[in-house]
Amino acid sequence: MGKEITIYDIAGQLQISPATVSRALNDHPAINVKTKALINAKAEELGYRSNKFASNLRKQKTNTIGVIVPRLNSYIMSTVLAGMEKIANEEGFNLIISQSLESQKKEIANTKTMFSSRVDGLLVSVAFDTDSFEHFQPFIKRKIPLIFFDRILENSNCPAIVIDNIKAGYDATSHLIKQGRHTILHITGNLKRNVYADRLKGYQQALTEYNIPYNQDFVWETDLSLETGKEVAQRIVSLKTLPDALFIASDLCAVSCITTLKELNINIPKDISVVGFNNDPVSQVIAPKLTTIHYPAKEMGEIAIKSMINHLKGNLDLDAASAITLHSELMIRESGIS
Amino acid sequence: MGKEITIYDIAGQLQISPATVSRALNDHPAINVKTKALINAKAEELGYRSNKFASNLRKQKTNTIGVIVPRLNSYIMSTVLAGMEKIANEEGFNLIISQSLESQKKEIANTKTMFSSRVDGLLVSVAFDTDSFEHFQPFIKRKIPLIFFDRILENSNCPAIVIDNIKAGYDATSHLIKQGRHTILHITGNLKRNVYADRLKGYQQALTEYNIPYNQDFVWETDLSLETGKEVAQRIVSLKTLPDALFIASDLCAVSCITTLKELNINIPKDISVVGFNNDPVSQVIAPKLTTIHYPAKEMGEIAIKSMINHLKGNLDLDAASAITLHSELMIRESGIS
DNA sequence: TTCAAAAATGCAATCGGTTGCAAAATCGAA
DNA sequence: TTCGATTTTGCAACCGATTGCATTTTTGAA
Repeated sequence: MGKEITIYDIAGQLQISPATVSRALNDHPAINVKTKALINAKAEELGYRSNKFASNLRKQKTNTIGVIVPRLNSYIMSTVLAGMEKIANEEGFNLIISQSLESQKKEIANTKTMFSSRVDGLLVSVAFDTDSFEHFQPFIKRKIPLIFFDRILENSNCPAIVIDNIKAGYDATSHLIKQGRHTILHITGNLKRNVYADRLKGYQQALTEYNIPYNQDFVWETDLSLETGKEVAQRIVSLKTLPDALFIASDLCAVSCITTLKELNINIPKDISVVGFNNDPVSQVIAPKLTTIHYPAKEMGEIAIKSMINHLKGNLDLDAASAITLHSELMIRESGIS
Repeated sequence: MGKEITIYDIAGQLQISPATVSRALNDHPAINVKTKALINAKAEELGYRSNKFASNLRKQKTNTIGVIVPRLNSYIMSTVLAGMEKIANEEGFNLIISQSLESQKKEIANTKTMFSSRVDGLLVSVAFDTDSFEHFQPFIKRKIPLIFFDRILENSNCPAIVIDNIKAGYDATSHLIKQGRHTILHITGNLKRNVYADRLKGYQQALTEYNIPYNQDFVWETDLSLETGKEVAQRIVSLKTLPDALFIASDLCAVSCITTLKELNINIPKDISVVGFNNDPVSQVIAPKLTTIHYPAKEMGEIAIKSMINHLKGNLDLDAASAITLHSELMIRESGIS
């Protein structure tokens, strides 16, 4: 009943040296093809499985990539992770995934764990409140590749994979303006984070371009949760004058807001047009269907992990690919049309 | 610049043996308190981090738990995983997550990877088409704990964490019946899988209880996707006589179906009542709000991983907890009320 | 047949902790 | 002060694969 087979067992039975067995199993060119066949057959027969710890210990590599995300269970993040896992799996890498739950403190703890787990590389999308780069320094010092995606740390001088948030914000806003809307409320997340700051920039750019004055009171910084969507709706109807459009930086929040507004007898999009963000499946099943920005989440995951793996394999210098910006796209549906 | 510190470095500087250092760092009782303090201080000073491979190699443990799920990016699964990650993280375990993408073939490959990665334990929710236990045998043989959750392999004789799918199916169906509905269409997934087979059983039980004849044509086996929701709606309106209720085993599919039905001028819930499954956030933002079964996904993740960890720590015998059934709950909202 | 070049294989050290057992140091009672 | 009991510490052998270098075997041209 199952004591492990090692290369020594194979070597012993075949009367050859463990070194040859090791090389054969790794398809080393200096080993005779017949010998390789023999060894592989015997390994198969004995049910050999390589001991990764011995191998890692010797090679000082883990074949494991760490991923830290704010949360696992959002449509965007789980889709990004799905993309990452698919490629990593195909390329023979393992993924260790952990979530910061939007807390810098937990992010720091996770970073330490990743570090002492000796991941070969680390992919990070930072928490809402992360404002320090300190906890990533050990990776820099040991030259362990570090790539940010989606929510990045801009002053970090690390490679980053992002979408064109400014353009996305611009597209969303100018679409609303073209529909004849002028008082556009922008509901967004923590403006410390690039994703929200940039969307705001795009929003401002569009206003400027169409000579609409920017009003700071029209930008609401929230946590973009479902509950927030409800509260926003209630707060909107209590305003002296209703806005005629909303640009909300998350579909789920937007949808929750729309639902509540409808309950409060506001007609969407007639009274208030809405544009969301992410192209969450929910955007297609709500009435009216939500105009939104398509977020290429799967592609982002794939590209991020590919960059990492290419770098680890020495195929690609990370600095050369220092900032990859993916294209997002406005999906025009009913909610944004007057 | 960064060559690794080992216990030998610490031992050298302190003029003591590496064995003592190792024991001190692991808080071994035989080591003098003062010595421990000395060693810990020095370790801190030098920026020592333990080499897990050396440790794993010697201890034959990895502190890593493998998880295989059909897909990462569904509401239920990402929530289950979020629960697992949280606990694992707190307990100092790493999670290696991979997805089978509903293919037994990929599931087998992932199982092999997990096996050769030498995970300490494996948590699995099987793919749509998995019909063999073969690929899990290596785990059984080596006595590596294996726990199934949600989608389980019933003849496997392995511990399993599930919800009471039969009761859930019963609750959903009898609720519809109590609303005066009699021709209840059941849209479900692959009936090979316990989750769908059991919900069907519950559906049948409810019919029987209320003396409604069971009609096999009223059970549609699908992939429960968004597209399927649309198709189902179209197929329904083309029926000679409309059903007066739907019990759909996934909220996302249900919501997509409702949306399409509404476009086809069917009134929900007046013409057709609908009950979904999962209590996906989307169920609260659609109009009408979806009556559904709350799925305790986070709890399931937490309990599954806790069982595993307890077992690994020797606190709990797995067989003793051989089948944990979590309670699900009918969430009555608008769509199921006539 | 001979011998240098090329191909294939083996030796032995190494990666960094862990742990059974032996040895040393300390303690305490007589 | 002495000596057995108790605490602490050290020795050295692992865990299993990898790899630089040396050695052996094979190949093929002279």
